[in-house]
Amino acid sequence: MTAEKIFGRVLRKIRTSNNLSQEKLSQECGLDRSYISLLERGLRQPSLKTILLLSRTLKTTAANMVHDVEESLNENIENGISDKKR
Amino acid sequence: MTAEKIFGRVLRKIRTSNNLSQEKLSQECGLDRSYISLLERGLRQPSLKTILLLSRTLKTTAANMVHDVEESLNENIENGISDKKR
DNA sequence: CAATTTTGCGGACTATAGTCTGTAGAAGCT
DNA sequence: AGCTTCTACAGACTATAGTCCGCAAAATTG
Repeated sequence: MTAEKIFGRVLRKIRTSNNLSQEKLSQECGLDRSYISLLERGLRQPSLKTILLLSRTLKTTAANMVHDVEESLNENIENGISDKKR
Repeated sequence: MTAEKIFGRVLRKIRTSNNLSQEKLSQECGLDRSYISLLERGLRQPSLKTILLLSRTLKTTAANMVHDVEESLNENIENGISDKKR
């Protein structure tokens, strides 16, 4: 698993748990909706600024989101989870 | 203070505390030395992948580095620290 | 002090982040 | 069945991340 794919999952999970559509989120954080879509599908690598923007409107912290990414990243390394699993 | 300037300070602090030159760090993490320089001077915005790369060779976590950035960012907002101060 | 290491910074370049616009299809709702 | 909301995705675009060379000025160190 790549970092961007995991970030996409983390982002989507947090967004939906905040009951926001991609469009709502994009309006509130000032990013483009199509770009949010790319992020969630793991097709883009967010910059620090972008992570900060997203975390603020999603009522969490950038450190938290990055922590989730690193956690998943380490899990997958430790017990060799394939790309398909989960 | 911008996020990239704070990130630059955080990066430099961690790098020097690891007794690494910019060149050594660049060799170990695979990024260009001139780019490390740009990052430390706050002239570039690192991507998630870059933060992960740096944190690994600096024996810390990306979440930790991002946490430090957010902490400084919040301090500066709370009591209006000027750009010159420390 | 001289020698060495380290860093700032320049230009020119390639890769990718992020925008803007539109369309089609999925999923939900009545 | 319709209507609405949401999302995937495409193309074309601009901005910036990141590379690669070099050189000069700091800063270390002997």
